[in-house]
This record gives sequence, structure tokens and C-alpha cells, in this order.
Amino acid sequence: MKIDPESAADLSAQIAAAIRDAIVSGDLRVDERLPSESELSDQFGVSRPTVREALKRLGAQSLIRTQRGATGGAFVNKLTYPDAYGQQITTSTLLLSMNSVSFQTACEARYALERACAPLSAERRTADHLATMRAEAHRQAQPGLSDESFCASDVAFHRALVDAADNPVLSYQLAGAVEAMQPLMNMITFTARSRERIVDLHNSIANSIEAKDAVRADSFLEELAAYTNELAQSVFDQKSKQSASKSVATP
Amino acid sequence: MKIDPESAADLSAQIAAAIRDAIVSGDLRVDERLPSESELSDQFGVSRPTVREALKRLGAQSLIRTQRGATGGAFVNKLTYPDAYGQQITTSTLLLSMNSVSFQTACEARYALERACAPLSAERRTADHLATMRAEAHRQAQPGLSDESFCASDVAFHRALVDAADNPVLSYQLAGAVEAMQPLMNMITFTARSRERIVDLHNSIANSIEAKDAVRADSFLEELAAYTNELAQSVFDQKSKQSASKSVATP
DNA sequence: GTCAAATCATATGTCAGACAATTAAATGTC
DNA sequence: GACATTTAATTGTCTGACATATGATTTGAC
Repeated sequence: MKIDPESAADLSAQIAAAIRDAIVSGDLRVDERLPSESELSDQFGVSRPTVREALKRLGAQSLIRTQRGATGGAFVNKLTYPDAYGQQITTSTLLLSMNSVSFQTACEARYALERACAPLSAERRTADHLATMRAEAHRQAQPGLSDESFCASDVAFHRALVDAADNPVLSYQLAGAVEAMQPLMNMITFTARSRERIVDLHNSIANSIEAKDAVRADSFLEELAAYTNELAQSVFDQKSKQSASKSVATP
Repeated sequence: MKIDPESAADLSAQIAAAIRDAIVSGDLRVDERLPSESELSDQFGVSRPTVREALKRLGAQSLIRTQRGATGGAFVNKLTYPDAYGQQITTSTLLLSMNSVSFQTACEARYALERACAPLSAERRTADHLATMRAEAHRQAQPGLSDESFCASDVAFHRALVDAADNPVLSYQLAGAVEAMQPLMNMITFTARSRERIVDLHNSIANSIEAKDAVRADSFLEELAAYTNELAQSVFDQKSKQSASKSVATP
């Protein structure tokens, strides 16, 4: 572990960076215990609170975990898929909401990636994945479902589709793309007719995947992408009309 | 901002979660200033160091930034694409290295995603993107290039290909997949012949993209994926042979 | 009156030392 | 040997203080 001279950056940031580098480079292995906070503060020549702030930074990135008690301490954390999913989803969601990404752009990215999975999913899908997809499609057809629940089920359907590709790295990458779309999807009000259309497409996709027909699955996904965009466009058109009529009405 | 009862979790974690929720939900807007650390410690009924640990956690995720001085404080940070890229890359890299993801799995994910970009790239590529791709392909053909530099140039080539799709969300998602492969690629020793083959494929891809021929680009990408896997396979075969002969020689 | 320099107020960054809470291991007791 | 107790180590939290950065204010010179 390296020293930190009187640089411009915060000490706690420097210490966090030093430890992070040691982890990323492999100098510190998974489940290895870091020195105690007191020892670290001695080593780096800073106070314990400063060391703690550095450790909290690393903890926030799931790079370390801490344990209290006699044999406690900070341990290099094995980054699990659920951990990575969570970070990926929050980062993606914030990125979209804070950069005013258009529905179109996000939608295009999502379906491009999802269509990349489809051939693999068609090849490898298990009964489990198919059952999940059908169950979600069935739920989406229920009459009393709120828009929010409809969107949540939509996400679940598409995650099952992605997971069917049986490639955890792919699932991880797509988690962000699929989940981050949900807030944008929630802006859409799904009429009974539009829901019917979507459920039909979902069922068609599930059928194609079951039949291992990647080409058909792809065409249905393409259709779904286009239809989703169309729906969003009509929402925006309606909104701009309202604001236009409002701006006319007010003066 | 909500309170935090005497739960099992750390206070600083609870506070960080409360503020994070406020940011994600939009209660706190971009560039809005949080209360000062003293005010926060009053509001939450904890000490300032505890608040600080919470803020450091959020800072590590680029959710807030802090500024010293009279008008300083903690501000809700606009998550920029570079920020998101960085997080995405470190997370992806660690996920791969810590979960002993096979080369095959990572490679499959990467090329599946990259092939999803190709049609968009073919449609929208600019002269800039093409120039970058050609420049990198040319660099890769230089004789004295180290394996590491060759891999770095490979990454740059593929990033240009992805960026040509002109969809920042797509570029962000792919950044992790492409960059995280680099440590795995570095395990491969590229012979002069294999480099030649790869450069040829890169040039063919660049040509196809220039010609807006998505189908040809896709087939070259498929070929490149297969060849990369083949190279990796031969490396692993060689290694297992070595270890086998060693285990015979030692006793 | 205007501009520049000195001062101030406020905020984060850091430190020191202390105590509480937790946990596994060591110790003692039966 | 099994079980209860003590102990030691470590993180979690608090208090209070000082250092440092930086915009705002005041002061001073012209």
C-alpha cells in the first residue's frame, strides 16, 4: 500500500484510491482482511476518522465489507452479481433521469441489447424461463392492474427473456438497460387496447423462444420496440398539445 | 428526509440511504445544496462524523460532490456520462475477475452486445468514427507493438465502433462489456499471424461500416468473436498441457 | 465614488481521545 | 466434557477542537 503526499485531493479519497487500487490489481485478494482501522491510521499517518471515511467510500462500492467484534474488521468483498446488478441499476436510472435522455434513445438502446440476447435465449431457454415469461404475460392481461404494476411485470418478463440466455454477464449488463427504462415507461398510460397489443407481442415472443425460432422472436421484439416508441410519442404529442392550448388560454 | 429508528443497520448507512432515496426519487434536484453537516447531524440526531461517513458513501457513488469554503457544502451531483462510464467499468472489471467468469462467457456477452450496435453504427457512422477505427487498425499492424498496447488499441477500435451508433446510453452500457474484457485479453499472447488476422477483420469491419453494410459487418464481427475464442482456447489448452507435464515430472 | 486589500463568517477537512456495542476466543466452573 | 463467564479486539459513535478554503463583507487608499 502506497503513501499519500500532500496532494490537492482529500486524504480520505487518496487512501480509498490506494486501497481500491490494491484490490483491483489483485494485491488484496477476496476475503482477505485489511489491517484494523487503528493500524491503517498509523500506516497512512492519519487519524482514524479519516481512515473510516475512506473505508465507507469503499463500502459504498461493495469493494469491502466490515464486521464488528473480536475477529472483525474490513474484508475485501467478493462482488456478487446481485451487488453488481444493484449498482448498475441505480447508476443507469440516475444517468437517464439526470441527463434528460429521450425516451427514444433509451428505448433504442434497450431493445438493441435485448435483441442481441434473443438468439441465445431461444437456444438455451429452460422451462423455468418460459414459465416466468408466460406467468408475467398472463398477469399483464388482468383487468384491474395498475399502470405501475403493469410496468413492473413488463420488466420481469423482459428480465426472464434476458436470463434465458444463460449468460450472467449479459444479464448483468442488461439489468441496467431494462430496469432504468421503468421510470420512463411509467410516464405512459397504458390503455386497455395498448395493453392487449403488448400482451399479444409478449406471448408471441414467448412462443418464438419456446420454438427456438430466433428470427421470429427478433421480429416481434422489433415490433414491440416500434410500438413502445409509438405509444411514447403519442403521450408526448398529447402533452405538447395541452401545454400549447394552455399557453393560448392563459393570456 | 425521513428519520432512522434504532434499526440493526449502521446509522451512517441509514442516513446515506435516506439521502440517496431523496435524490433518486427527485426530492433533491441536481445542483441543489444539502444542509450543512452540522444541520444534518441535528436533523438526524447523530454526530457530525456519522453524517460525514454517510456523505462519503454518497460521494463514492458520484451522487453528491462537496465544496469547501463559505458557500460550500454538499451538492447533488449531476451524474455525467464519464462518471457513469468509470463506475460501470470498475464494476464490470471486478465482477469478471472476482467471479472467475470464463473467457468464453465474457466474450460471448461482449460480442452479442457489440453486434447489436453494428446496424446502428453502419447507419450513423461519421467520418470521425471511421478515422478512429482505421487509425487503430493501422496501429495494430505496427511491428513493435506490445501485447498490452495491442489490446488497448483493440479496445479503442471497438469503442469507436460502438460510439458510431450515436446513442450515449448504448455507449455507456457497452463501455463495461468492452473494457472489462481487456484484463482477460491480456492473458493471450498475440502472435504475428493472429494479429494479422485480427487487423484484417478490423479493416473489413471498418469497410462494412463505411459501406453501411450492416449484414457484412455482423458476419465479420461473428468471425472475430469466433477467432478470439479460438485463440483463448489454444492458450488454455497449452496451459493445461504444461501443468499436466509438470505434474508428471515432479514425482 | 471606486477599486483593492484586509478581515470575517461559514463550511468542509482533519485530528485526538473517549466510550458503547459486538463478537470470538480464552478462561473458569461444574 | 459441557456450559457459563470473562476478556480482548475491533468497529460504531460521540464530543470538542483546530486547520483550511472560500465567498462575502468591511475597511482603506486614492
